[in-house]
This record gives sequence, C-alpha cells and structure tokens, in this order.
Amino acid sequence: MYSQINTNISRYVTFEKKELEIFNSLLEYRTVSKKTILVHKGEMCNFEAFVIKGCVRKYYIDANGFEVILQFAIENAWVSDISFSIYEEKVSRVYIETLEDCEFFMFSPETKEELFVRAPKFERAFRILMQRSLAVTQERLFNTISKTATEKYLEFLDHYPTLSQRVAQHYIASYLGISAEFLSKIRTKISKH
Amino acid sequence: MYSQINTNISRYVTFEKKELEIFNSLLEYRTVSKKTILVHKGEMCNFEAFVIKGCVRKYYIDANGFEVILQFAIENAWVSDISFSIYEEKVSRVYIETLEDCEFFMFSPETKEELFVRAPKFERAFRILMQRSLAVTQERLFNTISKTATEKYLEFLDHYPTLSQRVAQHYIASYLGISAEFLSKIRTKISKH
DNA sequence: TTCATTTCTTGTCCTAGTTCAATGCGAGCG
DNA sequence: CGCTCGCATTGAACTAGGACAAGAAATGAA
Repeated sequence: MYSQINTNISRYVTFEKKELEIFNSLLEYRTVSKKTILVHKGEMCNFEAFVIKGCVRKYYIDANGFEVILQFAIENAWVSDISFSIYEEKVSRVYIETLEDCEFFMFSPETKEELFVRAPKFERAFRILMQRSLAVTQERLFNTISKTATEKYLEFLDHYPTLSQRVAQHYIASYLGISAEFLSKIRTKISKH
Repeated sequence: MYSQINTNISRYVTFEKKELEIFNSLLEYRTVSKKTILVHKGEMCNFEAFVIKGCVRKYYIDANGFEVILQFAIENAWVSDISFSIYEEKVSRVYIETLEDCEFFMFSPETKEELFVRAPKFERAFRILMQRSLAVTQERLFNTISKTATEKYLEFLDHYPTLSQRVAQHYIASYLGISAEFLSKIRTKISKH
C-alpha cells in the first residue's frame, strides 16, 4: 500500500526504513468519490495530497467568475493549496476537485511539521519536490506566453498523453488558457491534417 | 555587509549566530557591471544569487528567437537558474542579465550542499523560499491567463512601483507577455485617464 | 557638441482567438 | 424507455493585441 508513495518520495533522497515508517504512520488515507471539491474544513488549511489513484484538478476563480485550471494531478502526483495571493489577502481561492473516484494520502500542515521534527531529512525531499514544481510552473508560464494555442495543445498531448482521454475537453482548454470552442476548432483542423 | 542577506534568510526560520556565520562564510561576494550576462561557465550550473544591490532580469529565448522575461530581481531578491525543461533536454536556455551595476552574494550548487551538511536548518529556509517562489509564479501564471494587458500592467505597477522607473519599457512588456508597442498604447490611454 | 544607437510613440493593417448563438450528441437517471 | 443535461461542434461577427513601418525622443560615447 505504501510502496507507491515511498518510491515517489525516495526519488531524490534516500531514506532509512525507519524514516519511511515514521512517514507512513503520519499519512492519512482517504478515498473521495468523483466530482467532489476537497473543502478545507473552515480555516486556511494548506494541505498536501498524494494521488494514489484517480485524477483531480486544481483551479482558481478569477474576478469575473472564470475558472482557470492551474494543475491536473494524476497517479503519483502531489497537489497542495499553498496559499497563493501573497500580496493581498484577496478572495482568489483555490479549489481542488476530483474528476474521478480517487484515493489519496494526505497531510495536514501540523503532521508535516511533526514529520520534519521526527525525520528532518524529509525537509530536503520536500524542498526538491517544491523545486520541481517551480520548474514545471515556469515552463508552463513560458509556454503560455510564447506559444500559439495549437502548439500548446500539441505539447499538452505530448506531455500528458493519457489525460486527454480522461478529462473533459473544456478542462483542457481552461488549462491551456484558451476557450473550449477554439480548442474544438483546433482539434478538427488537426484531425484532417 | 551580511545583515541584509541574514535578515532575508531569517524571515521564516530563526538561526543561531553560529549558523549564520557558517552561511556567510560560504557566500561569494561579486560585483557585476551593467548589461552583463551571468554566464554559466561551461556545464549546467544551477547557481543561486542574492541581489544586494542592482537589478537583473532572467529570461528565456523561445523557438523563434523571442525573449520572454520570467523574473526581475532587485534588492533582497533571489535569482537562480534551476534548470527548466524537465521533459526533454531542449535548447531552451536561461539567461540572467544585469540591467544595472550589481552586487551579489552567490552560491554554487556544491557550496549549497556543504551548507546543508554543516547547518541543516538551511534546508528548511530554502524550502520555504522555494515555496514562496512557486506561489509567486502561480500567481503570475494565473494573471497571464485571466487578465487583460491593461489589468496586468496596472497590477505590475502596483506590485513593483519602483521597477517601472528603473527598467526599459520593452522589458516590462516582455515580462507581461505583450508587445512593446501595445504597452506604449496602453500607457498613453491610461495617462489621459 | 555631434553623431549613433537605443528606446518610445503613433498609425495602419492584420490575425489569432473570443463571444455568442444554434445544433447535435451521448450518458446517466427516473 | 424517454428525457434531461452537460459536452462537443460549427459558424458568423467581433476584438484584443500583434506586426510592420516610420518618426520622435532620449541616452550615451567620443
């Protein structure tokens, strides 16, 4: 049961058996059914979740009520809602919604702190994880600015080949920062090469 | 001399005097004159730099030779070139260029590792730093997708009030992901409210 | 001071992508 | 079994922003 997450966390840092046991004992296993929004019970809770199975989207809602998908997370990916508007405490809120029936391992901020106290090496693992997320997000920013819609879509298919089968197209459009209609037009154009 | 960087690194983690001494002893002080590109001597060197004084831009060049500015860094900010195209080892390369005469504290990856060995608490500080960078980049991605050029420019002025005085406008345009000409038009429209 | 180079502005034309329908099409549900 | 209802497609009209070009202003070197 834990092998999946242990492999993932050990990708850049090697842990002792004992450290992994501490890690695993602090994880909360949760199943969540399709189309549920993982609500933060009350206050600002920056949780962290590891997707064992399933698919979620993380999105924000802009001033005009428009959704912008910032991330899809599938098997072996991490999602979290590290709070986002730093400058001002704006209303822009993150939503994390399951798109399929999901299994997670979850962390509260407190248990994460406990982990770092009891096994400090995890600090390093999570730093590197953060760094990789940052690199991915920067790449995405770069693509968003410098590529055409068609290029972005083709690159998306390339990087996430399974995802286009699993999620609705208008979600992909939202992820790419284009309208659902235009994505549809791109697709028909591509299909008749 | 070190007070500036020590204040910065102590923002989210409290260090002992001794730890800060180790930290400071590993920093390399460097002055770089205006309009120089901080080259990576040869191989892939993901350095980290703290800006004591001055202003730099970090940018990528896309497939069509177009520059995209991903970050401005001024006093008390960090810049680094964490390698970026993860999926493939593409030609997309990062450039970090000084826009003014600059003073830095710099780290090589090796000295950073040495720091973590000798004072592990820094692992935590850099993790939190990473996390903040990620949040900033996500915010930027969100803005790039969901806001109009005018909104983006106004927000830029709001967040970086001094920067618009210090750097050329076409750099700001490149940062906002719009053309220099269009930014100019936005400015004239704004000025006659 | 002068000349050169870079930066900024302004106008015209153009296009990638949006918005707003209308229509078709499955898939889940009672 | 029929009926929604959300999703995808297509078309037509519209617009934010880009590309190009040419002049004005500013910077900077000699």
